[in-house]
Amino acid sequence: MNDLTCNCEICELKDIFLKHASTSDVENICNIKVEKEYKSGEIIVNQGEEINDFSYLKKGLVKLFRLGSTGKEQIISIAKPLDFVNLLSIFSDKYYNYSVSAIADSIICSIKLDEVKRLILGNGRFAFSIIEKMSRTSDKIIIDSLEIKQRQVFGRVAYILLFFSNYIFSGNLFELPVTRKEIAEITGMTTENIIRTMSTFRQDNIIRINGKTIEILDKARLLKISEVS
Amino acid sequence: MNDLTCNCEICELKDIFLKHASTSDVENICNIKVEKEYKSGEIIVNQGEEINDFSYLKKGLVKLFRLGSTGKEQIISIAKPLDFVNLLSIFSDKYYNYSVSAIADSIICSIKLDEVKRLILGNGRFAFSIIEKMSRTSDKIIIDSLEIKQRQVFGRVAYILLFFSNYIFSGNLFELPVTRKEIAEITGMTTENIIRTMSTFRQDNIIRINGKTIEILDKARLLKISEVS
DNA sequence: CGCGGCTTTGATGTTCATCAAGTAAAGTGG
DNA sequence: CCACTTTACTTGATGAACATCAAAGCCGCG
Repeated sequence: MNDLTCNCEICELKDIFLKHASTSDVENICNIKVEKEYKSGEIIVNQGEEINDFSYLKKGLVKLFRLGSTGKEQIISIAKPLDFVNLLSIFSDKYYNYSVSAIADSIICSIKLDEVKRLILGNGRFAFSIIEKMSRTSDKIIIDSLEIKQRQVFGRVAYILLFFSNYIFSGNLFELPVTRKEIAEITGMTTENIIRTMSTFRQDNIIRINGKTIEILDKARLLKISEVS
Repeated sequence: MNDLTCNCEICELKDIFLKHASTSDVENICNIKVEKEYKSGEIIVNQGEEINDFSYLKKGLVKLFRLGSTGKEQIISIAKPLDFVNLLSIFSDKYYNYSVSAIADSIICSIKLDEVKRLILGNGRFAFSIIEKMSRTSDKIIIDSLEIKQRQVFGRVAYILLFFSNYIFSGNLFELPVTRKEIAEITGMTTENIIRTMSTFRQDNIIRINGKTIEILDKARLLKISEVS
């Protein structure tokens, strides 16, 4: 993990995060923000740690995951650039009830939570843009979770492959940023069943598999499977 | 569904919802708010409808549920008094992607969303209290959903019974406000398996069942079951 | 170059959904 | 208010879906 320096004026996060901040606020934030680089695999946040920062993902991919009360590890969501990295709890809890780790080399921009709170209190337009963003983030997590829950193994794997293809990579050929075990932790299945299901898709010429490289050959059929099973 | 009149000054919602509103704002809101009474079973919001209101549950119980893309009906959450009834989507979506219905006689206080937005824009402290509340709500939904997902049937039923006992009713003797079928829709199981599991709990003297009346006899054991299976 | 984690396939057993069939309860209309 | 209809509840039998166990090849990393 390395610290970086950057200029907020030319940062693409500014358009989202600071759209409604005043010029002086932007300048102030630029001075106090901390930008860090994480290698794939590095832990960014540990479940149980105190929440002090508000963090955006500038580059890379991260996974949010947690150790449930029965001892199983579950992946809550995969975040891509311009998503905010800590979930909602930052404004209601004192400690993280999930962990975050990089699943690709990533850059994260953090601002002290107190500063963000100060901004919210003093600037309604800024507050509203945070609400909108939070709203979209948690909505997506809830809906995705429900959609996965109502499917069986074939439908679940199809749904996840479409998620990576459509939401994360916007393309039919991509490198899976997660292991088969991690897909199992997203979908609530076993690793073996993920592999078996993907093998079936390959045999049916729906996808091509080469290690972590996946190519979706028949998206229509994958969509159909995701809808009926 | 009946319209009611009430005085915001003495309303318990005021402490949460209007804690940081100015006196003139409170007066203004009191004039434009609409309070409605719903009988158990009545639909409050229909999936697909346009989102126009911000609503709090003043009295009763409601369920949030949705028709997933595979055609299965799923219950997202059960809300109790002082919870807010619409989810976060109200600030990011134009249409509801879930329905809400009363599962007990309920009173709901609604304010035009535009008015709430106006308040947020003009009052950072109010905005922050909304963020806190939203944060808690969606966090609870996400965590509950994950906790249920990682359990097997026995653990799921135990978890739900504890949810009603601890979170909704704060007591060991209560009337289930939902059918067995609805418990199935919360937990992602079949109705038959809910009944079978509850029957087993009864045979093991963990709970007493009389129709919809449930008494938890051995909470320690129920908790244990919820943690290990 | 060898160790540990990831991937893969097969065989087996458990868990759970489905189907069926009957009872009880709750609403509905005359 | 009672016959009627519908919905909720319950139990058992069966089969399908899925997890678990086992074993082996692969790959990356120290």
